[in-house]
Amino acid sequence: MTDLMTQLGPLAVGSRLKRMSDAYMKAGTLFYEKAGVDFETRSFTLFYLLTQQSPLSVMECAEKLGISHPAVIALARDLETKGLIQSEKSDADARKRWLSISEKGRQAMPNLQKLWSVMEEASAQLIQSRRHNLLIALEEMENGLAEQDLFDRFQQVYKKKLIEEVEIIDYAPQYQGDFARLNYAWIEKFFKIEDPDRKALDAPEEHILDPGGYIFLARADGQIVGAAALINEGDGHYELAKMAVDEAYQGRQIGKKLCLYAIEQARNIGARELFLGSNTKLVPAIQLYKSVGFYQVENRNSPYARANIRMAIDL
Amino acid sequence: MTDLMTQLGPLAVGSRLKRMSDAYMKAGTLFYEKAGVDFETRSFTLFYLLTQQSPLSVMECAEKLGISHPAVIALARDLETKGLIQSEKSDADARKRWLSISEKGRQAMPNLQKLWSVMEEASAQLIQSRRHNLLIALEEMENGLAEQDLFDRFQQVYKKKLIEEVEIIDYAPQYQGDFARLNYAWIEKFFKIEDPDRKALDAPEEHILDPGGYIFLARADGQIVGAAALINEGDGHYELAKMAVDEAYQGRQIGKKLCLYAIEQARNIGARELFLGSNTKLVPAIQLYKSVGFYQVENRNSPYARANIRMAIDL
DNA sequence: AATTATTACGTAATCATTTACCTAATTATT
DNA sequence: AATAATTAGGTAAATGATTACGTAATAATT
Repeated sequence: MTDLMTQLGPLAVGSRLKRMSDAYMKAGTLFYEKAGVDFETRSFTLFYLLTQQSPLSVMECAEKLGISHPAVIALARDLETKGLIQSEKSDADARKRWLSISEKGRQAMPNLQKLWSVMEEASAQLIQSRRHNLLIALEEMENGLAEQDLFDRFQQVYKKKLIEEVEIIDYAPQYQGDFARLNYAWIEKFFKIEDPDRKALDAPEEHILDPGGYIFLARADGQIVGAAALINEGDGHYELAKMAVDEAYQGRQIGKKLCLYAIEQARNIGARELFLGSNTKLVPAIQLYKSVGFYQVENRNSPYARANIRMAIDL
Repeated sequence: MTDLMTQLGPLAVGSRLKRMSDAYMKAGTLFYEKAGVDFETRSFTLFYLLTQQSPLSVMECAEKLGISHPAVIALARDLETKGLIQSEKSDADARKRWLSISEKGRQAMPNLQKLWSVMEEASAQLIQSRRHNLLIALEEMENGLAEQDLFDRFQQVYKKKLIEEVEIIDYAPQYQGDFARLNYAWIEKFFKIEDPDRKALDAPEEHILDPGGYIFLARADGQIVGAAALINEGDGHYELAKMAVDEAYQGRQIGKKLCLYAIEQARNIGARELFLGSNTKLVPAIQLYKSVGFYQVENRNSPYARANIRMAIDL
């Protein structure tokens, strides 16, 4: 049992915390019982709060204790039947009920205080005799979680993992279908398929690779989810084209990865110029190109009707 | 809220642990949900256990996870309706049911594992970036509690506190009733009141103090719960007598405290000899006298019929 | 072989909370 | 002044676990 929990480490912290908490609650209850005091551990925080500050409304107690207001109502009911606290309707606000320590509660305090000081001492002894102090660790964790809650942290790491997981691979014939699918998708979404598109996508080997170009693909979860091509325009001029990312995988910086990979490849093959043609409608794409170092240059005539902006990058 | 909890320190550890545990559980559930996985945080440990070891019986799971077997049944039911695990009656033992990972569960594992590794990493990051490591603190606490559970620790400290709390005070006239009451009680319980008893108890000033003796009382919880007297036998000889402890307060080392106090007093006043008369029937009393340094000497004639043993101590 | 004790596990009852919802009172807005 | 929004706090239902108990199977003992 402990083996498993220890082995699970940070994954099972929740369960271990709960078990430790249960142990505390149970020991407290047992101790009150043994000492002949009719008092429940779970009522402790509310009762203690009211000894420090009376009166308080139900909602105020709930907020200060970090529990729901029905929980306060239940605890208050319990403490009230035991006579340790009392409650009365507020004069100023008929919705409100003021909870406060009763006379009997005040009389019970010295006795309870004695028990509390015992539990406090025993607990402190246990905690402080360790190298890592649970109390301080708890407080540090609470602070950490106040900065960013656990769910956010999960998501952040998740996103990072997803991004890291994407792999850029070189073209191979079996990927022609993916290459075509991904590009047809975005072109059809925003524009119209043009003749040069069809040629490049349906027969990439003939129209891109054989003339000295390159195609790269992004793989995630075992699927091809992104693509880009370097098209040889001769004389050391290359065009970055056919950039596409599966819609379901957008936001994972796949486009950026493809871009950077293509730029590096262009450098490796000693390209003199790398440019691209795009459309100002594609704001996020333009943004991406800028982020990796492309800048706008004068637009020249392009084989694509949709191209209204030309960008280049220094190699 | 945090203020109060922090202020309460070791007293509110239970509640704080619970809150932290809830935060973990909630974040986990949310994360699974967001990732589109139909899996509950609370089922995690059981599912994980079964991925490590299959098949296991219900009881084995309960024991390994440190939860009740009905809890395992509920979790297993949940996991089974989701198809992640399966169960079958044991052939060898018709009472037993074997739980094991199903094919679907095995297929779901890579996906789950991915999520787990994210949670693990995020959690580990949070924990390890603190000076006091919650995980290690938890483990140290678990070890500490395995040695001695919390309730025992409470009781131990409580007992120590109770013992410390007892106060030895000098006689004053208003305590005559207590002095008499405590002594009449034990004498009547084990023997018969004799004449010298009545004299000493009913008129201690005349029969003990005025002749140069002393009376000490033990006070706890604002009540007189024990008594002892030094009786001046003349010539530097003193008798330790009229030792009595309220039955309800026995076990708090009150007798020992009274004895030690009386011995010290005897030394202070330069007594030459300190002795006492008792009865071998009073085993715990004899034990006590021995523990503080009394040893048996030859029994001499005593004014008390019940005295069948005489003890003395070196001053 | 018969009886007793133990084990495995299922169900029911219980407990402590939380969420969801409701009502009534108060405050803000038009 | 009328209407809408917010707040206080109550109840009911749901959740998730535990304890208590029942039943049947198995093991141990006489």
